[in-house]
Amino acid sequence: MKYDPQKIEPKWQAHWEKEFLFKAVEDPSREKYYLMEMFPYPSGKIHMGHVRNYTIGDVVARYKSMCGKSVLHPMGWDAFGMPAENAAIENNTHPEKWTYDNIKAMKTQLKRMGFSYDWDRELATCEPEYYRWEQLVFLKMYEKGLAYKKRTHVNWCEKCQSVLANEQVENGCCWRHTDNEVSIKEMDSWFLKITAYADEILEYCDKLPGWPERVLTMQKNWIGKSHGAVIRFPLVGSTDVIEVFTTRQDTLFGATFLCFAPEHPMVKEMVKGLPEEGKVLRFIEHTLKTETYLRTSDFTAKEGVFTGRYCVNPVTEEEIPIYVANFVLAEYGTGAIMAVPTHDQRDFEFAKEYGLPLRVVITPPDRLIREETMEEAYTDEGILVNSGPFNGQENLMALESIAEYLESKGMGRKTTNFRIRDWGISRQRYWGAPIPIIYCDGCGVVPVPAEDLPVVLPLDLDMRPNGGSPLPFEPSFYDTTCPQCGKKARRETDTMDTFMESSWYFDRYTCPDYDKGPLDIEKVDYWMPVDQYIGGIEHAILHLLYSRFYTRVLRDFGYLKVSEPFTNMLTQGMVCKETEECPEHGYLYPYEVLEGRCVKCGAEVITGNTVKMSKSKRNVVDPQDLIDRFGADTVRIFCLFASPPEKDLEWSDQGVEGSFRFLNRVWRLVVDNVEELTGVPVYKGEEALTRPLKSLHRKTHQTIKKVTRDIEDRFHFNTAISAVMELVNEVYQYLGSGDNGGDIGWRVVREAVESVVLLLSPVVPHVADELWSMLGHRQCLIQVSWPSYREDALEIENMLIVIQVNGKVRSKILVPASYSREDIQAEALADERVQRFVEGKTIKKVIVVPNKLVNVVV
RNA sequence: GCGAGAGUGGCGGAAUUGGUAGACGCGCUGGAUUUAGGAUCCAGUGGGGUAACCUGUAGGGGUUCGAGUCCCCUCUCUCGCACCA
Repeated sequence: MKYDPQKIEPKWQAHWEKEFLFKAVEDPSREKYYLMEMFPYPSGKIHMGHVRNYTIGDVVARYKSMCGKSVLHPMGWDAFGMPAENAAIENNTHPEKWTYDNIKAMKTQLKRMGFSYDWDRELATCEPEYYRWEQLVFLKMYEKGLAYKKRTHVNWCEKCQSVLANEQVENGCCWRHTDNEVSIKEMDSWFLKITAYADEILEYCDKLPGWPERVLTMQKNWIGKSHGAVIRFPLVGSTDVIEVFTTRQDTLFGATFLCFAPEHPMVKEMVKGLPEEGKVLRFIEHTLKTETYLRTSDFTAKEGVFTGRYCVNPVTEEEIPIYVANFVLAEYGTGAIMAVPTHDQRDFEFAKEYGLPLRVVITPPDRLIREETMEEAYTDEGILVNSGPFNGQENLMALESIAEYLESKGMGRKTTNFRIRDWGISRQRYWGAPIPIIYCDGCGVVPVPAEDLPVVLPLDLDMRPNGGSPLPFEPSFYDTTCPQCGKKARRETDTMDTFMESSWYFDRYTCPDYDKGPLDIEKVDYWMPVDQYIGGIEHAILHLLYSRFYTRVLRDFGYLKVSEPFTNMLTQGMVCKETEECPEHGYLYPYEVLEGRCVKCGAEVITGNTVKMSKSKRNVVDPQDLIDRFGADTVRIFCLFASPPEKDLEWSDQGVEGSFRFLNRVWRLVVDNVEELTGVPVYKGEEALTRPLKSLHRKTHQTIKKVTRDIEDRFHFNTAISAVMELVNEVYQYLGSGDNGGDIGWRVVREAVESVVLLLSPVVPHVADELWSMLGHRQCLIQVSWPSYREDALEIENMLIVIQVNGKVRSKILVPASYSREDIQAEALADERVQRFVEGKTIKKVIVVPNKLVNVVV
């Protein structure tokens, strides 16, 4: 009988669908386990990035379920609508109308694409019931001051009718419409006060041992807590005071000018009517068009313009000029900085450019620096000079006392500052939960009363021709009456960021039918936190930070009890591939390229860098061909064998046949020996074994140990699979050796073969279940426990000792495992080859590493 | 630019705490088997050298009996940078 995946895969898929699929499983005989997606086997068309995602998540889920542990992996929460809306923006094609049928069709399509979707426990994030509770939580946040509205400056592309992130602006133009200059638009947006929880989230970073270190480091840097002071600079000719944040209050005596961010609200006010006004306004407009990271780059010229106004340095009482500068960011600190050109490189460059005065206030211990001869700022530690009462102190030691001094004189206060900004959740999109707010001319901002929730998306709308949100053009949606005064009012037409949905879906999954509030605290308390969360490394900051924030908000509202949503975290790398671009037709799919030329126009294709697969770059691979040829199991084992999951992978089909060959090898191992194997019971360690059998038995248990550790500790399926391959090779070697162990021999072989099937079952579920049933078992593998190894089976008789002379390997010897340190050393020095290298030299030292190695130093 | 990560044969990758570099697989070479094709099996495979041996983990320096692994510098690539989600 041949291994034919096309026959066995549908059979087992049907079986699982009937027995297990899409059911959360609770089994009192096991600790607790919970699988959001039981077997999302790759079938149908799948975007390549998701094969890896789903394969890994599914494999971990299967493994953990055999060990009795809970696991959750995200089920493509961003898949329910956003891709379609993005496609609409990019191509103006799909879909034409936002209708319920369309949305339903899209979901069906997604299911066909391999996004397993739990229809019985309807919980797509676009469902009205989900919106109801999300909107309720939002309103509660509004009530508590955790949600607020603020005016902001954003990059706006007319053609997309959408806001662009900084990185989406290329040379001042939109990334989708490279000919369209991006404009700066002022708009009102809703924000969530993630900063209120920044301290707690930061502190808990050190209490998450199950998270990858690099993710936590990135989050810590993102939050960016720093200690410093806010200093008040009175504005000359006014009662206004300018507040400045600094971490370097020790340099205050050297502050010789002050810079504002172009966005700072005080600037326009300050220059009104002055001769400088026109110049300042032009500079602001110009600067805002530059991408933020170019603005703050070390290589960008520091540009600025004098405002015509002065303020007073509170400690020196000098009047110092005020500038607007391109390198000052509105979002950080107070949006204004005190400039100390002698001790900050950016300030130094700026001062040189505009001829501003310098004053040294920190001097290095070993030399003198003078303003006239300085070529760069002095940013190291030193002794304070020109600093009034603080002269002679070490600058770092004086930080605290200067802050206290300022506080006592009313010139400022100590403070901590965070780099992280509040979370802007307003989106000018159709897809997303509407923000439940009504604007009334008389009453102002009025929240939608709880009993009127949910505010749902209207259906049967035409797509806007340019892709923007249709909601501001839909009177049936925005026309409403004020809940307070009853007069005509207008609904907020922005929707919420879909990161809102992804921030708590895992909580709602535990009680999707609950209708008395967002969450059934008993159920959430039983399941949460998630034992194992799996997601791409691209979510290391935003999604994972927002989830941690949202969980705390829900906790403080009494909806759940945990602070941290995910105990263990696996961030998988991305599947990458080089991009191909036609000068005429833009990015091309791989099948649109033939021999380096565009199939549409024949133009030579430009091969770009290897970047993560994405639909917008079209560097995606359709695994369907491979699945058709080799079956889903082969594609699964191949993907997992290619590299460890946290690493990025450059996609290549090369070697997929090797994986198919291996599965055939395992298949034949069972099929060719099925009678002998099923004729005997599994060896359980009762009888003494001959040498070759003992060695095979040992290998079996070594493999179980290794595979278990590789999966359990670090999800390194590639090494786990290679260990199983080694065991398979060893079984073949034993069978081919002609050693006739009789019944007992077959019993040991059966133990090895059954271990192979069990160890592979998370990776290749279809073929494993088929082989398992061939071996005479009734139970499906998902119900069988993970194998365990026995310590006594691992014992060895001999150990291999490597002998080095001066750190170079010169010989290897095999000694009994019972040998002591001294025995090993004596044996090593007596070795003939070692003798040769030692001859005529004096032995200085001999290092013996137990069970491993001897190094002779001569 | 800032933050994070990575760099090992022709290729994907392996190498607990510093202790045999290249496990496992692909590819390649030779052989066996087969009417042929496919499949399967056996042997070899970092580079140099007949060999002893030398050399080798992006490049340069350091610590150590011993460095792919630890420290410093340089280069290259990837991810994130807040409205792609």
